[in-house]
Amino acid sequence: MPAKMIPDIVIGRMPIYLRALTRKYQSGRTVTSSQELGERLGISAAQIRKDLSQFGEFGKQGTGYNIEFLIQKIQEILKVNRIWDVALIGAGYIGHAVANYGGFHKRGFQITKIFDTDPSKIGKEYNGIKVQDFSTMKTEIQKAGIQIAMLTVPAEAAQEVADQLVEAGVKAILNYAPVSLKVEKGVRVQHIDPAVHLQNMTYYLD
Amino acid sequence: MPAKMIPDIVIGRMPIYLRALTRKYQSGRTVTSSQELGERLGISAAQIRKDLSQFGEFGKQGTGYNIEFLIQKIQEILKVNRIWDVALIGAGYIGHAVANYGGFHKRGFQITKIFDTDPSKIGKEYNGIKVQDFSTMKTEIQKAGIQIAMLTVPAEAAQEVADQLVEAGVKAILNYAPVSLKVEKGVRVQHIDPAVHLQNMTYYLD
DNA sequence: TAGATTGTTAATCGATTAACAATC
DNA sequence: TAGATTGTTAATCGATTAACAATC
Repeated sequence: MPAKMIPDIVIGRMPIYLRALTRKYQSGRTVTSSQELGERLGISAAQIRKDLSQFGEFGKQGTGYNIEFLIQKIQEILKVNRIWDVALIGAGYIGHAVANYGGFHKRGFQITKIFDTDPSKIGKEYNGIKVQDFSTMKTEIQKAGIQIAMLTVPAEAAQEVADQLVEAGVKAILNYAPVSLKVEKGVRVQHIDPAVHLQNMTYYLD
Repeated sequence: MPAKMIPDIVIGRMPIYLRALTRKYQSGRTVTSSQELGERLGISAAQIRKDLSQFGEFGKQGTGYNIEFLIQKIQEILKVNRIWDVALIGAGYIGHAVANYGGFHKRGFQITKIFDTDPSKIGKEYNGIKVQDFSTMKTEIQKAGIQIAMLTVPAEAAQEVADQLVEAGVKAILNYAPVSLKVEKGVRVQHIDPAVHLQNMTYYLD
């Protein structure tokens, strides 16, 4: 148990800050302020300062935040100042797209294993990684000590695969299947479901 | 201005309820309760009842909610009791995967237009839809009166494309590019960024 | 120094939960 | 009827904002 419990909602904003700061850094800026960042993100300056102050004092009165330094600090906080191995389950269209996405590495992740049940896919290489037989998943993930998985299997299979992942020791699942997964405490799940996001916006349309 | 202002956070949970209810319905169930639904989703029964009561009285004391009826009501609330035309901008790996995803239609959406700048892609068909030249995007979207777009272009291009979409009359953007988009009031944006979701979970790993 | 911006406290605002009368 | 579950109110809890002393 950490000395100070930091709310999930604050943790959830940190990757957003990191992404914006990295972008600013790439554009050549060296310093920013809570106000500037807030305007960029549509978040109040007070909230950004409050969020950051949960983890330490990273700014300087009068001048603001050194971007490179703040990036480092947030990377440390989120533990992405390293590269996490990720297993990808499901080598369909979405799995293929995810496997070929080049942006993971510089944000702390690399896909090192891909699994599928389809014999026509097993043995093929996606972005240099061989698709392995799903039946070997559990032992392979255990052996490799992988803690993170991305799930791009059909909705019907998702819960069963998730159960196996948890048994294999996976502690974080990014689920692309359009179902709410149930997992034991101590395992984190995040959902990506484009239809859910779209339905969220249609309420406001006419 | 609606008579009663319903919080965004409540709207955000409605598609989740809808997804779970649809699944229950498909499995042959006809009735459910706030408690059962809550257990399934990891949400308190009280919150589900409170959320639903914002829109009307859909349940019966003693028995709970008729699933088919509640599905209909939520579809009406979210305005997905119709099919929305969606434009897809960017025909790379992700765009390709999204175009081929078969689950949109039964959830209220169909991709009717695809645009890209790459001459090697223009003219090709993705899931029966011809990829059109990006330079025609604005007029085509305007002509078709499309209000929803999915953005699967590189990060560098995303803001510029979003600006053009808004000029064309688009009111809802689902953005797959890893940047925070700035849009004028009255336009809704939702972000899908797998690295952000993953970074959110690594905080809790060790 | 004068101006700017942080980190933090207290006040406000909003969301969640607990409890229960109503009623199927 | 007896048991179950809703819709809603009031209480609690948590998150956001405003304000400002500290200080670069």
